[in-house]
Amino acid sequence: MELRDRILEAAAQVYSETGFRGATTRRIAERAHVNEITLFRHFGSKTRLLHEAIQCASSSTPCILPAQSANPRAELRIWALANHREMFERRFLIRTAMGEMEERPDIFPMDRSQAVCAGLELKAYLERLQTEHLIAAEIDLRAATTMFMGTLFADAISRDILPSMYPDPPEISVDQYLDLFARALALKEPSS
Amino acid sequence: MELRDRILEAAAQVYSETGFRGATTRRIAERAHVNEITLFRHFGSKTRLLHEAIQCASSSTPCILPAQSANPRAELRIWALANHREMFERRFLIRTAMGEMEERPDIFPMDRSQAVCAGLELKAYLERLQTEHLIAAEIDLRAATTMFMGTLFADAISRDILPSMYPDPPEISVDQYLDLFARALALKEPSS
DNA sequence: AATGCAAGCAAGTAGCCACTTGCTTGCTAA
DNA sequence: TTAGCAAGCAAGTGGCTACTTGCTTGCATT
Repeated sequence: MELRDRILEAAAQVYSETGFRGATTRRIAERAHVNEITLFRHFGSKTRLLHEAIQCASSSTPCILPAQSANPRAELRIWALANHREMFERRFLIRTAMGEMEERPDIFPMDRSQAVCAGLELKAYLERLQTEHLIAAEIDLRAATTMFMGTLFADAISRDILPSMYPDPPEISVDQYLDLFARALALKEPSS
Repeated sequence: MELRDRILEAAAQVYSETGFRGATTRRIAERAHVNEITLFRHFGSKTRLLHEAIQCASSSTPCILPAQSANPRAELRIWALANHREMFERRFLIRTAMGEMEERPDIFPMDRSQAVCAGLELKAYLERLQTEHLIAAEIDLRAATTMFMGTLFADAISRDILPSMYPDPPEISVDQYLDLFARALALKEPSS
């Protein structure tokens, strides 16, 4: 089904740009090069179409941190870059959905969002490192996780809006964040 | 002029809740307990009204870090809490305005926003500490500033949406962030 | 060749939108 | 007492909205 996917993609795009109210069926149909009526025949209503489109557009295959950590710093770097990239690519959708969270809390499943799942995974990974004494025992890993995820999240959704605050490309910024993060955690490399 | 301020406040509220398109003149008038026509007589058009309302609602008196730092940790704590509080109280406006940044970039002056100004001030403060050798010389203060502001910002605009990620009250969370931040900077207290 | 289905087109419905006009009410200052 | 002004009220305008109906076109299968 090529047409159905084209509609869903167009709907997600238009929603990301203009929000629920701005995403008129006419605009979506134009973007998908499809007759407006086709939308209703396929999805019944604008609400159902947008729900499905957003669900599709926000689903992703998470980047997984390894269970056995050989090189924490390098592993964290790959993971952080992948997660930053995911969020950055979806920044329009994330910003719009967050702005409409009060009015339409159900349209974007925030509880199982990229950021939350990634945060849980990072925390589990850091806890493993802590039991291996590669991270100082007195560190509060929940706060550390929240801090690092918050840094990545803020970067991903703000860097195109505030270029003066984010002059470096993501690869360099993420490296800098990791430098500071490793210092905060007193992160050691495994001695194996 | 009590009436004018009442209209501006109502407009900012309705905008924060429903965005530009959702902030209809009828809803604003109802919220302000004012006839719809009064809006047009005072502000000419919906666009001009919302512009002025958002400008008013986003203006604030910044909390200033001292030029002479006696107790950096305590000073940073007060400053971070004040800034977090400012952003948290405006979270609805910030989220809505960010979501509409693509469509209406001029409605919210992001360049001179709370977060950006605060970031510049924090950086200047940290640079002073670095020249006094209270912060390790090899630290990249721009990255550190971006990281800390990103943490505060993400906390302020996400904590009501993701309660599972932010179980502690702001006072405790900010303390934890500062613990980690001080470790990352290798922050020393002045010896005097 | 006949059938059925997916999609397009034209037209229309009821409702909300920003904004306007004409007129009335009530307060305040000369 | 009068003049002027700020605000309310009633009604309406043209435009956009989601969504519907009736009909036609074109392609694929039988």
